[in-house]
Amino acid sequence: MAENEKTLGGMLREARELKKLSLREVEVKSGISNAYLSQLENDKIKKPSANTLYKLGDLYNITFDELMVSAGIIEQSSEQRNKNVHYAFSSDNLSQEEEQALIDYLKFLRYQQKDAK
Amino acid sequence: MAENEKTLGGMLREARELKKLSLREVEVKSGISNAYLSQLENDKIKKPSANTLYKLGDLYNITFDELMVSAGIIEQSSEQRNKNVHYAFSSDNLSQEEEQALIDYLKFLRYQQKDAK
DNA sequence: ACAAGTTGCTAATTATATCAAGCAATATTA
DNA sequence: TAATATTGCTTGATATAATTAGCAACTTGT
Repeated sequence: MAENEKTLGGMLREARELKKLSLREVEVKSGISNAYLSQLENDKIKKPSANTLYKLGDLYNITFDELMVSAGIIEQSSEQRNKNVHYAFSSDNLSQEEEQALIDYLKFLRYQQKDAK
Repeated sequence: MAENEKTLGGMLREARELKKLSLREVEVKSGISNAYLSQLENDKIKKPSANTLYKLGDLYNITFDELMVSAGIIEQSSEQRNKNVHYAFSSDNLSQEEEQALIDYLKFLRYQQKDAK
């Protein structure tokens, strides 16, 4: 239950694309070679170092724990789940306008949901 | 700054001795070879895997962050780091569907932004 | 159409984490 | 004292993380 379908590679690729960065841009920002990044995103690496995982989590604003979970290193505990904030949204990920737009959109979503019920 | 006097090896050895365990006992409990444990405690390993670090932290009841810090992987605890980042949305806050909808909407926003440029 | 750049990727190589075997020193017990 | 475990450790072998160099498919600009 609560099977985390997302692989490590899948998460990393999704996060990178969300930021609209190429592998070579991430290489510059993280110091990790684009070749290796490609392997990571295609799930060809089984046990990345804590270093690597940390750098990418930092860059993509994914919590380290979340990466550890999808890398199969730890299992999601409810304790951690409470602490976890979702990787997709963080303050340096979003411009003011985007943040406001998303908040508005969230309100809209919930407004709809309420009606549907 | 914030020189952490303690090395990774130092911490691991101290923790093990506190529990009065031999390297071979830790080997059995953790699945990490005593040879490698010895190298770890003597600071001969530069970048242990997230796996290894996690297992030992678990066994010794050392927080993972603490080990990461003494391994030189992070400077401050990631707990601290997470506080520095203001997250607009937490996972407690969002259902899976909402999350996905917001991600899609964010992609849409950025697609527009790109054209405007 | 062509040149120049960008993209993600792979094969080959290097670096290093990790393990298996065994050694010397100390502890234990007969 | 001798025999036997138990200790931490080193060396050599293996697995795999991570890099360098380069290739083919696309874009972009001229």
